[in-house]
Amino acid sequence: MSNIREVAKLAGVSVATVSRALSHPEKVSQASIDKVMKAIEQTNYKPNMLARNFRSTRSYSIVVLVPEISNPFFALLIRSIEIHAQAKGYSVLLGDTQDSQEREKSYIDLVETHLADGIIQLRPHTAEYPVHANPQFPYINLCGTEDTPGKCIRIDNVKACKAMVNYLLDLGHKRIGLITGLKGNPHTIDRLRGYREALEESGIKFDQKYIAEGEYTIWSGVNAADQLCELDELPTAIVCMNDEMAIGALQSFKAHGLRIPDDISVTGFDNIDYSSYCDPPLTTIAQPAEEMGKIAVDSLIKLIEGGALTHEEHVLDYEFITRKSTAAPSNGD
Amino acid sequence: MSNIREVAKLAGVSVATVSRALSHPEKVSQASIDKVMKAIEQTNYKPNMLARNFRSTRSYSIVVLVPEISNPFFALLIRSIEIHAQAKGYSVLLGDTQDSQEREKSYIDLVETHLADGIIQLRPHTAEYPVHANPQFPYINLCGTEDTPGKCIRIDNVKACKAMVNYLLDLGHKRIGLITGLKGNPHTIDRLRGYREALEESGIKFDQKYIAEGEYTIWSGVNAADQLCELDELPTAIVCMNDEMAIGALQSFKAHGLRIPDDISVTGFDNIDYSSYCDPPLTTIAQPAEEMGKIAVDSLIKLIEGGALTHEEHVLDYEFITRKSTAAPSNGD
DNA sequence: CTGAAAGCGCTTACAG
DNA sequence: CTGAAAGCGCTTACAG
Repeated sequence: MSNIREVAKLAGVSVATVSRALSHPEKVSQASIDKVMKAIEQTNYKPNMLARNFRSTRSYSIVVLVPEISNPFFALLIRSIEIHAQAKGYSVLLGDTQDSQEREKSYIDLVETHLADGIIQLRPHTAEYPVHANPQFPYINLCGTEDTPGKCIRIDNVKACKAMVNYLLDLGHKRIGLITGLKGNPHTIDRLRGYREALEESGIKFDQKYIAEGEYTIWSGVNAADQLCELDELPTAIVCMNDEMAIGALQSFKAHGLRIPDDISVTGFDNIDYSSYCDPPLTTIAQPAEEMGKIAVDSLIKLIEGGALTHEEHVLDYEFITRKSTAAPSNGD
Repeated sequence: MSNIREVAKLAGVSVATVSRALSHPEKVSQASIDKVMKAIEQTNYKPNMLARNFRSTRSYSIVVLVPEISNPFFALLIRSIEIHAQAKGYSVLLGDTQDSQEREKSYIDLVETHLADGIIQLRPHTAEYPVHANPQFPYINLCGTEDTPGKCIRIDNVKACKAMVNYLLDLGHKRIGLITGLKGNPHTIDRLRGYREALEESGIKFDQKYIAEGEYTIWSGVNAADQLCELDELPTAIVCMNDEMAIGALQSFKAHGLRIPDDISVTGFDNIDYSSYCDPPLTTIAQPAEEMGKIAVDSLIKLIEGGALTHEEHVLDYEFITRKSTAAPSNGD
């Protein structure tokens, strides 16, 4: 493998000129650039980026911390992050934490040992942010909540879930059930608040028996819906805190002989690909994943490069998507 | 930020001893190790891995090239790769190629510029393997075919698809349709071969009109199934080359008023999470994603570290999963 | 087991 | 615009 010295020798210039021709061509004469490029071609030179990064104490890579890469909504975010990071010359290190504090820690270490320049965390996180003890630490939170410390890019989950419940109330539903994610999860907290606020504002009493807890997976949606099916009087609509649980709920209700939306309306959250192909397709809330990923990358790079962020928090618009899983309650309700 | 020299000074040893205490403790006395560890704690020293990697000309990271991270089967593979890579001290750089030759090239560059030590490519690939011009290049192909050059880890797709068709033949089906992936894709080629061989061996003539082309996405499965629905005489069973297309096909057939499996049986491939929750759940083929990821990582690291692989090719067992989307054809067929 | 020293391949003030 | 030179923070033969 040839190095910068060989290129310099062949081109008849100094190594400094070769280095500058590659990294700061505006500081070099065209004649030198030509000589250098020719020599690079002849020697088939590839710069050793490990050396360059070491020298400039920058790894040009960022860590994406994700609790579970198989989650389709997270996959959308990751894709967006990867595209925009690459466009800006950064690589993406995948950090699938599997909800393990220890694994998370090992990825934070990557930044502290200079192997990564910063972190984007996808999961809304209530646990301590070891990361955040140091406000200088380049860290962006995607999908957090109002209370997430540090820079956070998200939609207004309270408002979105409230809009969903209001939509069902407007259709005429009175008994609206809720399948939540795990209690500690900030998405759960925000969306639950939206649910309660909507009911409250239309004078319907919050009833704990209409709430079932899941954990944002399909099978947990099945379980939660099974549980609701044991009520003496079923809700006429069920709001699910994500599409996966809604899909599980569809499955459960159908197994119990219920027709959707005739007997019971079901709603999701996230608008994953599959939500428009299940039976029936889901009424849901779409988060602007592509835009969220882009803003996260731009913000993180700004932090890394020492710039101050103009906005501490980005709250983006969501989109309300109506499909066939919802309808007015049938007569008698 | 403290560096190795400060630690050495505080510990009263040379920098060489500090370096060895961290990287090769077996070469250092316990007394020295203790002094070094104490000094590290006092100075809150974090080694600069960028320097270490540069010095040892190894990045300890590998690239995972994937055509589309949103594909749930690929997500399973990536998760497995990430877990096993991390366990061996390697980071995973995500390379979502979006089917762009140019993006792919830029990830191969990462290896040539020392920012990554090797590549695992998830996509079975027929295009030229620029990577593979050099047999020294640490490269592993996951999910390839018999013809994939280089080290390849996969199941026997011909055999698996043949088994699926034979299963339907055994149920009594005679007109078996096929929804394929894109023509060039090696999975498509292998699975098509399995389909043809099974028909041939039971004396059924291959009929092009029962074949519809998709591209491994849900919507393409909908389209392909819509197309098959225009036949004068429908097949009694449809084999789909992956679960997503099968899910799309379910949707289409139901929209056409067909009952599954009563009117038409549908089968998938891959056993993605959703395949057991759709309506009806899919009969499908499970690939051992966890094991495939592990072998890919182990093999790649062996290549990186200069070892020779004991097997050029790993062909793993698949699992045949029977669910409710298949049944014997109804009377009259 | 330990230390002094060379050097990995670049970048970047500095002086011209 | 260019070159000589110092140096980034480590690792690793080498000699003891």
